[in-house]
Amino acid sequence: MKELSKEFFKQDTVKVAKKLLGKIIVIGDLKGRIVETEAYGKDPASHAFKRTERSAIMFDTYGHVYVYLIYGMYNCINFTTEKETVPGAVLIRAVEPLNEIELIKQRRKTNKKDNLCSGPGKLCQAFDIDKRYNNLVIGNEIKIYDDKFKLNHFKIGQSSRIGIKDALHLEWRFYIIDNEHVSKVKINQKNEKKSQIIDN
DNA sequence: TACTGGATTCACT
DNA sequence: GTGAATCCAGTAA
Repeated sequence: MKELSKEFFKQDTVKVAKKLLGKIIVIGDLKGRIVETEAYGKDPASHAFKRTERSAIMFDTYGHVYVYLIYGMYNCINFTTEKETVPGAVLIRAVEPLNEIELIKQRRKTNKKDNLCSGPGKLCQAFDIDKRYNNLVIGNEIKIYDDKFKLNHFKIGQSSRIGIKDALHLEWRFYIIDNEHVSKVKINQKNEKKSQIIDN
């Protein structure tokens, strides 16, 4: 498997989000396939909308790991994108775990395979990701590999797990729906259940 | 210094 | 479908 370099992330955020689908993320001994991503650019729902101490990494870097705590209990992992000076990041929303399943079941306190890493907070729990990974360069503790897209059947894209409320949310989300289809979903700002699949 | 609310998840109805 | 858990970044004063 070919390892992605930091330079891979120095391009359009939406393109990175789509290209990351099917890639393999390796953290320590754990491996997973990225099956859902979301592109965050300069829109008001994004930390990239305004530069703050926390979000500066999205403005100043590409190919870095951005981890933040949400709702006081869950971490979310992003990879920064675009050239320096252009803010952007891709949120990793879901992963298909590929090994250490028993360990992950323990960490997640569930036995259901589809419930192990099917959400940004869940996958951070499963892979033990927290703020100690924030600001690290991709390629060290966290590596991403190209994989010739050999998907097992893994349905994701849970349209019920939608709740951005009334935040203005214009960016794109990408799912692997099944073995063959990769879908680009346009988020409906008011009702995410009505979000539309744009292409395959 | 104090207050507000969130790129979520889970238990419960 | 609804509400609670939980903490800290961002903001206002």
